[in-house]
Amino acid sequence: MKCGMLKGTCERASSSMEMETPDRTKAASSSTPISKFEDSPVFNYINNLSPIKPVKSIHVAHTLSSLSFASLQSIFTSPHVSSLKESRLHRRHQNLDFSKLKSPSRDAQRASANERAEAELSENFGERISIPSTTVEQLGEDNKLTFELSHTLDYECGSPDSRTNQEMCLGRARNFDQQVEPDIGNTQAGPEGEWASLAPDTVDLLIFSSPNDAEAFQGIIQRSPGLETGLDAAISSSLIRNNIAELQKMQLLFQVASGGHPEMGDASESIEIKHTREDLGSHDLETMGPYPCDGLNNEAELHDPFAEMKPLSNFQRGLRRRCLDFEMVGAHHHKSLPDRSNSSSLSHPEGMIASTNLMLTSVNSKRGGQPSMCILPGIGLHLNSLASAKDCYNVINHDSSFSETHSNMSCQELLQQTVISNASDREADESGNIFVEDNPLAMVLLDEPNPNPNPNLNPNSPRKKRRRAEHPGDDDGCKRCNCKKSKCLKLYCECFAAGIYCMEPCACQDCFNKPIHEDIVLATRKQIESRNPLAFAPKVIRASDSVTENESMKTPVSARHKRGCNCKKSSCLKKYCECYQGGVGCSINCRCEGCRNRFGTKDGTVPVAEADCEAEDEEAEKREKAGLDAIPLRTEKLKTVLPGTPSGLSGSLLPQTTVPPPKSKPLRSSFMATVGSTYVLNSTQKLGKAKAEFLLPPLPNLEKPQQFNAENELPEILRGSSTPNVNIKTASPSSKRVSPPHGEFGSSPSLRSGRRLILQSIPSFPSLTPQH
DNA sequence: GAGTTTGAAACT
DNA sequence: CAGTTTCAAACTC
Repeated sequence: MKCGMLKGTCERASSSMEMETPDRTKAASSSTPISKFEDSPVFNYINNLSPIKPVKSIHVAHTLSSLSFASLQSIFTSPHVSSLKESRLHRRHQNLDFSKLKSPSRDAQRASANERAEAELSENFGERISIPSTTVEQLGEDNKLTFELSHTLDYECGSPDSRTNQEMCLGRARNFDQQVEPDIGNTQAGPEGEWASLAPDTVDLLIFSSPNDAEAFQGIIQRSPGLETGLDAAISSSLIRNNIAELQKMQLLFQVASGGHPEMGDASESIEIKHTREDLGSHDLETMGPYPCDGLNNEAELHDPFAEMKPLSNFQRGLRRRCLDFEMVGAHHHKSLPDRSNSSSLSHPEGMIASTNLMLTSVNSKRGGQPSMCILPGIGLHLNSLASAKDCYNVINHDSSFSETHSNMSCQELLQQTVISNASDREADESGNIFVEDNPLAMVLLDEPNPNPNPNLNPNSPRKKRRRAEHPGDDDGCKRCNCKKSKCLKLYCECFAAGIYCMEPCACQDCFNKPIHEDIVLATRKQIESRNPLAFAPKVIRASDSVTENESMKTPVSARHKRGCNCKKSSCLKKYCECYQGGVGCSINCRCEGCRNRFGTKDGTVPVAEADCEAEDEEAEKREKAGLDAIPLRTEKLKTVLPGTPSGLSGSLLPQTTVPPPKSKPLRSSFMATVGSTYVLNSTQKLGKAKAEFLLPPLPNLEKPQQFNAENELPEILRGSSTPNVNIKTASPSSKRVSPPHGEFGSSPSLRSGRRLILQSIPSFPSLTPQH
């Protein structure tokens, strides 16, 4: 088999093949003497024997030279990037870097061939060869390629031809030429047709080349029939669920692949696919291509197969694009799949990962509690983003029955909200890129099989994006930075502080917070973290983000500003106040003056006049009368929610009950006690150091991720308030604090569950710092 | 949209 | 650690 040939040989073969392909196409299309000659059995035999094909056209020779100088990657780059370039699918591959790598060879081909179909065909053809060779020889080195291959496979999955070809190729990958011949005809028909016909070969090759891939892919391929016929979202969704294992495999592969290429992925793919699915109607078929199989192929590719892959690739790619993959950076060092796959065993110093995994675990309960690796990178989101994300929530709801999905949907909602908030502005920036992908959390969301088959629910659709963007008030959480002097490399920059790259919507100047400056960003971030390990920690801990806006206004108590504000003039009544901005009440950590935070003053009182919720205010007043601060009230609510299922994390950490819980409730044993104590202490405690003590989230450089104790898991408010006891202090900001067991929490099972929920719901801040 | 206010972040 | 400066968001007009 040609795959077995030496790398150099393979390259040459690829080049020659590429060169040859156009000619072959021509030959096939025109009955010239040459073509006749080629068609002769002898010629075919020779072709099969020799990896080096005779160069038939001079202009092709140029291509060869150019190709010969091109890097392996450029040569081996996924064919679909180019082939689909003019198709609807082209948007999937937004990876600029990748395309750049390819561009030289591609351009050369075009320059020489001057015929798009030919060039594409040659690329595709070349890739067939290159794929196996790459896999065989560089297996493990260029995982990226593997991932690309997986995509390629996706394309093929839906094609009826793919199966046929697959069968052909399974036994004999050698017959490129034989398969090429038919392809030539298709090529003339159109790029898509050409691609569709070509794809099968690649699939086969992939299967052979990579055992792992083969496994994962085969399942997908086997499903192709269903895809072909089904083509509806329901099927795709079911497929997704059914192929979780395969997806996981893919994920692993991708993880490895993605490790070294921050920019490699285009997050847009999954989204694009989803869009297609939404739009998938008869009209799509019309545009698919001249060949019926093309249409099917495209659909299948776009929908099911990719949908399956989507969660993985999407998430990963999304991370790359939007999120500062600081974890990834660290992860790059260890490419072993097990490390990444096993969240619990992650050697990553950053506790956030662990916490995130937990959260995701709950979210992805359907996956058997197996935390998805994808989750890890998704952490680069500022908690505030989540909090603010709720602003966008309503929009989402309007769009669809999105909210219809289960109780644990709330978590998804949260994620989506976040995604929306972060991405709403940038939808158009890069052709076809969907903002959702940009958001790590969004990725997480995507990663979770969406039970809701309704494509309309897909928040990723362009339509939805548009809608969201149209909602002016909704993008409170979606705002981008406007930095002018900080280069978006300081915490002044909201984007940078949130661990995300600046995007088009940003009005920043001289921005360095972009993927292209990843190194700088990482270095800067690391520097800042070294100075303050919690610099990138969420500023506000919210017990629940899934509440509606109205509710969110009420919330606060359950959440607290971690470090506390320092307001002097705003009375914590304006967004200048971080606490207020975060929708949380001030805490003892605040050094504010004249605090009138409507969400709760640092004294633990809620200004009645300013409180939005009258009922709440009344309750607060009652509580105050009873000797309890207003905060406990909210805490009670929170508590009521806590016992909920893990899925409830989603939503419902926020007090949704309008009825005040019985005051007799031993809340104190749990949150209440904590909170109350906090406020009580508050008067006397203005701690400077207290900050660190109450910092909630798992610290970035968590040394003992597994040591989650109640406090670690609890929102700062709870923890901080749990007891004035300073024992809560963390050993170091970066490490989780080891706090003495709180009998209150420990004694209550319900509380435990609540703790868990809280922990899960609390995104740990993204630690960009690579492993220390 | 420009200018002011504000408080966090950064610096000394 | 405290004071000062820088910065960008929030706010006002």
